[in-house]
Amino acid sequence: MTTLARYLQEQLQFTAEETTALLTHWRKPRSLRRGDFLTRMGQVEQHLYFILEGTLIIFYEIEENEQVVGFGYADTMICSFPSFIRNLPSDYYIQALGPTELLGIARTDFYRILEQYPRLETNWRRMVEEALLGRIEREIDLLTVSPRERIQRLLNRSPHIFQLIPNKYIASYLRMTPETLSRNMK
Amino acid sequence: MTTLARYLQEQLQFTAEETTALLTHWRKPRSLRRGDFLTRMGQVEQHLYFILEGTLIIFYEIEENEQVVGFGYADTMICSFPSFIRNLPSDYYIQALGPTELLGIARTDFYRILEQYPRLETNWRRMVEEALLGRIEREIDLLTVSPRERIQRLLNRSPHIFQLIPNKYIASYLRMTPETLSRNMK
DNA sequence: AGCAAATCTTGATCTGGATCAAGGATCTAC
DNA sequence: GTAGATCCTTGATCCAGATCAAGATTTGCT
Repeated sequence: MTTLARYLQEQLQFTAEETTALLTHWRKPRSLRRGDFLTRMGQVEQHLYFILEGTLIIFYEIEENEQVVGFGYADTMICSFPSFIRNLPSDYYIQALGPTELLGIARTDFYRILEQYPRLETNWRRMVEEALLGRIEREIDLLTVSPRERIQRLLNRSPHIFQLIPNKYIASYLRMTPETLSRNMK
Repeated sequence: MTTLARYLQEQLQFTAEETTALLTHWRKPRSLRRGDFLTRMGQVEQHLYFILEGTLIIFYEIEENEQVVGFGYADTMICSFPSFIRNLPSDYYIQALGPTELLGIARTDFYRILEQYPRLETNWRRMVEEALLGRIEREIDLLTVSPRERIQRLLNRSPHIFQLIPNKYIASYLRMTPETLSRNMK
């Protein structure tokens, strides 16, 4: 069984048959090398991706420098959600930090299937709900005033990120400079 | 026709029949006075509310002081979404800034209806998607480094807020002190 | 393995916005 | 309508974290 099949069944609670039906539509494999962009600002996101292997960063370009707002790693979904959902140009970039393998499903296919299978809609709705809740939790994390505490919260909630992602991107994600992250890590 | 009915049809695109069916379940009227809490930290959110009249603030208590993260005003929905969706205690408070009238629907009713009517599920999903997109846009707003620009963005996007909400809450929402807001408004 | 590029660390300095303070303007409740 | 509370403004000071700099370490590519 593929990792995507396992993800669909374990994380999204699809039955074996539903998983099989869905899998046939996830058929756009894509490979990226370090530095390649999965999505660029201005492009309309035409696919939803499942990461088989590798790590990616999601960032905005704001006043000349990049501001990281999220990460992607193996066995999770990734895409420019606002662009994918609204069918409008993406506001942010998604870039591979190393060799990366993905599977994609076209948004037209995806929404067509959504209409056909009510249970799929329920699962997608739950996924969007979870994404929303994740954002809300992150908002609280960023409210925490001291850099030291922001780091601590991330360490508690997602220690694996520190294994996968270079500190300078984590610093950006936590809204501080790499120097401040370094000085507060020990 | 009530404002809720109009909201359901115009904003959420329900048919007249669906609206009528739904309306019978929105039957928990609630009145608040200035300073009253709609929801307190620790409570599990048992209702989704529609604001008929009045304004409210949503805030976290973080290190002794309140941090505003959102507002509610007439003709929109409000509740502690993470609590409502996950059926867990709310992390934040919702408080009325003045006399406020609401209609509520119980979460058990709401989710039961959702199961029965697929089109309702689609509409709710769209609402959650929109809420997620709103969060994402807000994230960009907060990334803007200078206080002056953050104010400007909010003025452009939601000028009505400055009419409805005292500046000190807007300052908190924009992550700055009332002094800084005052100094950068003109 | 080996070299170039990228990243991390540590120190010295600077600064934007917070904090503290106090007077004036505006609400609001009876 | 008026008293009291709340909110807004302006000035003076302070400090956490940014910026600048430079050397040490790690990473990734062939």
